[in-house]
Amino acid sequence: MTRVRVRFAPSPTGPLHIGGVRTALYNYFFAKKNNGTFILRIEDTDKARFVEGAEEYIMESLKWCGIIVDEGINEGGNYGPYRQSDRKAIYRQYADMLIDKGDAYFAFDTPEQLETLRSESGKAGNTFIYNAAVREKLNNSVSLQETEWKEKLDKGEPYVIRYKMPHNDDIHFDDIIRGHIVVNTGTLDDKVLFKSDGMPTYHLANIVDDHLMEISHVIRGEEWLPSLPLHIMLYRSFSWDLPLFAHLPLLLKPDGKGKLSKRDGDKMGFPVFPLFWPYGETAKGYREEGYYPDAFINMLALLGWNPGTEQEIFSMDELIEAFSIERVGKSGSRFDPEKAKWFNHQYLQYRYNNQLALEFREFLRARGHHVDIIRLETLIGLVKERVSFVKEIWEQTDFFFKAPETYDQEVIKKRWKENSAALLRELISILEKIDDFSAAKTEPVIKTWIEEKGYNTGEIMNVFRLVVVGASRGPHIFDIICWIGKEETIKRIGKGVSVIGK
RNA sequence: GGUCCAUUCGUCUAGUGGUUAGGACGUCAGGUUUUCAUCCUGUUAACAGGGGUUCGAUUCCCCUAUGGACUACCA
Repeated sequence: MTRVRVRFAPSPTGPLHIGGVRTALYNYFFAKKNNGTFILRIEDTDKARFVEGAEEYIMESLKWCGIIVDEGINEGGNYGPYRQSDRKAIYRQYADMLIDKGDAYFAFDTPEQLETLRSESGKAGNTFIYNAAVREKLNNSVSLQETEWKEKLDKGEPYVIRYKMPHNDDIHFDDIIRGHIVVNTGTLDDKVLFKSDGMPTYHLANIVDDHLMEISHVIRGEEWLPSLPLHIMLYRSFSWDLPLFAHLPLLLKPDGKGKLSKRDGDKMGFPVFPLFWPYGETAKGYREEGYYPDAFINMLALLGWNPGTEQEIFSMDELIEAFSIERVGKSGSRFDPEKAKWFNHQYLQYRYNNQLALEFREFLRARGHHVDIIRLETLIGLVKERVSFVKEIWEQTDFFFKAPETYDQEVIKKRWKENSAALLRELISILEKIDDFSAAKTEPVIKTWIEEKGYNTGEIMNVFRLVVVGASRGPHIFDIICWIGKEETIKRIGKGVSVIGK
């Protein structure tokens, strides 16, 4: 087998969609699995759609995901430059080669003329196709006399270079995921290869670069499948060896129809991009929402691919080891934000408490709380399993940091009895006598007291929790009072009695 | 409209010419937790439809339906 060289070739037209991240991921898995090279090539041949910051966003996204680029703009390599706008000088000669060979031609039709043609065909119920059937009637170097079109060229009249698609050829080709496909060239059009602004289109630049960069496998999104016949024709015209192709199915909306879009995320409250996008119309990112990169890529990797086993949690190395492109599914995968959360929950459970304490301390700092790291570690241990994100720890522990200001009315109605205030006052006097406030100490003392007095456990424990927490939630009550301490506990009981007891 | 592609529980999917069609997320129920959540156990639920081929099709073929992509001097 030849050397495996794959590329991820995004366009810097905005933030990188998670579908794009998945394409990058599969390319990366494939490269690493086969001791190959992963190349990042920026396809910025369309000046009009270029967006400032997008290129950096792409690189930062890959980095966050743990995808290591072997060759690229920052990494260098022997096949550069890796940005197509920096390769501008390369493409023209290949377009000329095609013209010399008779496989491409100059076309002088203006965009306005083509637009008119298209709308006229549309009105007649047809679709205008620039191909062998109409080529000779249009304004190009096929229909015009040589002296005529050369004169236009000399005068500097704007032109594009189009591929001369044969009018009736069956093109057979294979896709690793789709299998064998046959397309007749009669249904294809004379695609523009070289634009009037001096830049190549995707089709030309892509084929030339893949060849020059010795790409062995083209792994890209399904949206490229329809243009694969053209690409095959191009390889043939150049007499170049074909790489192998694999077209990945798309990511679909969680509900309804169609492919996943930013709107779905906005509507349903989940991110569609790996990182926060700060320019123009801003977009949420998985990183900022609190997802761990390894959970994120694990989730993404299993959307449209699976190893055939029942294992679901994979490290990057395990994914690389298990990956095979043949096991990528044929149909689009609907994105499920719930499952994404589940993955993060799993990864958070695997994390060490001291690590989580560090992460949570950053969160608290931003809110003005400064807590000892050891105490935080204890706190994490109490609530870890109930959360999926570090930021959720706060929702589970706010009452550790501040006494309740309100008390859940439902709980009061259900649990607060005539004698509750008296019982809690008695509880205060018991607690005051305990110096060691560990749960191991307070719990038996209080339980013994309840037992000896013949009280109802539920009646006491529920209101105890109510005055300490303010609601019917949270970890073991004795763990809570241990953490907040004797003084604070007694204070809260006293306050609760006076507020609720009226 | 045309071209190409796809179709197993609500979702991600495994799987085979003869299986009780398996797992995960979700849902629901029970248990644990004297709270809530977690957790555990169980439940739920699928081969798009119609024709073939075959002793037998979810599996192979055809048609239909549905969905998707593409149909630019965008990628």
